Amino acid sequence: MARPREFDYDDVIDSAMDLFWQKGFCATSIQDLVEATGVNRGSLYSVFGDKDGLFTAALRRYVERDGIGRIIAEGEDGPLDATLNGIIDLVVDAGSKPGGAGKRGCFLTNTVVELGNTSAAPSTQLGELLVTVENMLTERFDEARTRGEIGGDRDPRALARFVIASIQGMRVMAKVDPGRQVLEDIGRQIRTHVLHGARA
Amino acid sequence: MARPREFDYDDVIDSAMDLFWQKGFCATSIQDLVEATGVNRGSLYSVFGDKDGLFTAALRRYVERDGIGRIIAEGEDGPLDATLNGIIDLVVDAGSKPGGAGKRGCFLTNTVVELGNTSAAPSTQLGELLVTVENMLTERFDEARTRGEIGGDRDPRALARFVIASIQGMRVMAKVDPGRQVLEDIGRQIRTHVLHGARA
DNA sequence: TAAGTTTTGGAACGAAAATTCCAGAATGTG
DNA sequence: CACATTCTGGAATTTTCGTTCCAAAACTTA
Repeated sequence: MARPREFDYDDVIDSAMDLFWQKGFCATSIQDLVEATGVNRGSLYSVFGDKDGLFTAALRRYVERDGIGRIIAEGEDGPLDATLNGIIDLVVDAGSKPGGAGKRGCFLTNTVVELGNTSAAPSTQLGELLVTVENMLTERFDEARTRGEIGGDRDPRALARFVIASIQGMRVMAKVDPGRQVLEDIGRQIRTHVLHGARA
Repeated sequence: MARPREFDYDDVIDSAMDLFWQKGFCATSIQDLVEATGVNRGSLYSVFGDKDGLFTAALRRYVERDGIGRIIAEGEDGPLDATLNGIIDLVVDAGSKPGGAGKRGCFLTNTVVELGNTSAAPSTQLGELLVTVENMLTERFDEARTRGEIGGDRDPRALARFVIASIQGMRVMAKVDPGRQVLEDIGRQIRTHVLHGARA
């Protein structure tokens, strides 16, 4: 009944997500988005309303598809050290790549740091997501404790909170390209504390 | 021999630091800085060169005065656990305050996330600043090791890197306002690993 | 007081920002 | 084929950005 769109809605969001993820909200201009998506200004505005609308769409896409919870869920029903190594190695590898793909960090973390205390933040969303991840990790640690993989006197929830924070810290550090050795040092300390640490 | 300045150099940097800390580099305009510092455009430019210069000065001021580096420096020749507690308590307290003061996070962390993977001028010194803190902490851990406060088989530099990353993670977490208990859990794990952890 | 030097305030500039607008192109339906 | 409707491309608009420039002001020294 009318002229059809010449672009794919999901492709546009994916491209926008990549850009916002890499550059942040403020540093990404509409012109950048026009060039990256190949879609004209007018079309972008008619579909997404404004820059905020496109950004929130991209952020939502990230939460659904590329969130950190995925990584943890993949290691279910395996030994704890394998899961832990998987998580840490992933962050180390991503942060060690010189190209810059790993230096994007976590899109959600980046967003909260950039917009958390300025605009109407999606920080409530982030809080919920982090709690979800925390619960998943807590469950894994609890199981590992009953299986004797970690000491019976450890605190699963505190350990989960610790790992989440430390991983976030690693992803922040990775942004300044500190070299693989630095990330490996950090990862080794995290791993050691979780698997062979003292009661806390 | 000439007209004297009507503003105090240090006051200007302090005001600029507060603004940049709260809003970030990109979201802070020269106009904002003019209004916050009470100093005219021309004077700002003649003294600091450009926006990057003022930002760099503010960041350096933060690292010297308000970052964990100050606590590390102050704790010199004291017991390690006191220094460690000082660092952790600072982050827990700041992150637990319900107002906006705690949600500023760490100026250095914010800057790393915002500018870490860009080619912006201030990003070049981020690595150096982090390495400076790392070196200070490494030295403290090394002394603590010779004094028997931590095991002789611990790796001072790896521990320093670990603490820095974990603290960064805590400060990111604090932006989501997760509650004091979460931050205390994380801090306790960090302290336990450093003081009573296994070799790594 | 006069000369010399630096700061000050604010206008002015060019670039880039976000957003709006519209004439023409492209499609489905009658 | 023509009408209605939607999309497209890009020019146009309006702010706002970072930065520059300069005449007037203010102070020190001689």
